[in-house]
Amino acid sequence: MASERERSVLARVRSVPEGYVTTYGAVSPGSPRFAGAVLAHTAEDVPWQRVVRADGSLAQGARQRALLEAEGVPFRGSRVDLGEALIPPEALTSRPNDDK
DNA sequence: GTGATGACGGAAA
DNA sequence: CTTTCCGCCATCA
Repeated sequence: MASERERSVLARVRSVPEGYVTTYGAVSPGSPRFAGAVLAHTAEDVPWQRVVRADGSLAQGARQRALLEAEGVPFRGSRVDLGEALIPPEALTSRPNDDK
């Protein structure tokens, strides 16, 4: 029984198409740490590997990197090229705060 | 009820 | 460019 906030995070992560990534701040506005906490205990139908940090660095290191490269995510050194792979919150099914 | 922790973010040095 | 520190909000002990 996921909380409303938890569902919101998972919903956005699933809305990220293959070959693209999103940031923790984008899936959990105001509480980026919560996003990680959710993914940490939720690894079923959620492509957690497509969720990276705001600067493009990976949270799970080599493991996550392998999955992203396999999906065709462009890398810039040891970080993801957000300029090409980052999805704007507007492209997600639900936006962090579309009220404003 | 209080206190500590975290798959983070952003600013400062 | 890298490293360090503080702050954020939700969850856990």
